[in-house]
Amino acid sequence: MATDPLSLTFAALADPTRRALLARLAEGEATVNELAEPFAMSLQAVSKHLKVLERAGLVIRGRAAQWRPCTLETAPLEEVSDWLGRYREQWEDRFTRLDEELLRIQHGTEGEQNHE
Amino acid sequence: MATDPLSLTFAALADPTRRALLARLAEGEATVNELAEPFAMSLQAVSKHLKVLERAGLVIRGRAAQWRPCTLETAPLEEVSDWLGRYREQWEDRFTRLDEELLRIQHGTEGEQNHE
DNA sequence: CCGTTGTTCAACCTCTAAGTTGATTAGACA
DNA sequence: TGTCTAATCAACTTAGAGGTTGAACAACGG
Repeated sequence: MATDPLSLTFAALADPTRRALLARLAEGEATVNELAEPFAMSLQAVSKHLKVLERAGLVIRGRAAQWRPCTLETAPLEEVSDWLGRYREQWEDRFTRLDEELLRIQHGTEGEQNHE
Repeated sequence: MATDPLSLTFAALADPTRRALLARLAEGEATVNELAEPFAMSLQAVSKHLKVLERAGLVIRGRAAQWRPCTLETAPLEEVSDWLGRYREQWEDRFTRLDEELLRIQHGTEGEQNHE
């Protein structure tokens, strides 16, 4: 697997279990046991998922007695958002063209050339 | 690997080669040979990458004689953007808290306790 | 000190991703 | 027809993901 930050982030997000873990953490800090509770898989499997998220920088694990409270870190998500930004123009253009097309059809002028 | 749409998209994006292919396609349609040209790997490998992108719905392949022109499809990127949206508030909050922290420091009150 | 709880480590299995090379299909064109 | 080009298919290798179970470690509570 690629080890650059963006690839690590995308790879971490490419799993429904891990996205569910992030969704849970968005509501606040949680321990591994708390995070594992809703899932059918073993605690160790969830621990591995958390390690993947940690490597991507999406989760930070603290220490409090025998617990390892996990917290969400959104910085990598901002990187994803920035990356997406380069393509946003592209899909907005698509909608613009679609809207214009719909307007032409509504006005019964779909054979005409659009001006402005 | 998970096969839900969002997982397929994230997995497709978790590779620098594939992201480079998308970047090239953002500039316009291209054939497999054109797309493969900048890379050190074999044509077949690039063809496989394109198949991954196609499965995620990020690329559409047409047919023109013996060429298979590839075009970019941004719809899955919008899905990613929507998914990210749920966390945007979170990281904006983080900046807000950071700003408040900086203000406290500026005002020389950084020794005070925060009550959560 | 001992047992319990929370968590990780280690070894293992299975499946698939990502690359290779070589053969094959499909269309253009002499 | 035969041959060139574009692209895929097929078989294979290597490495890693994602799951399991069982052992180990760390910290608390009796």
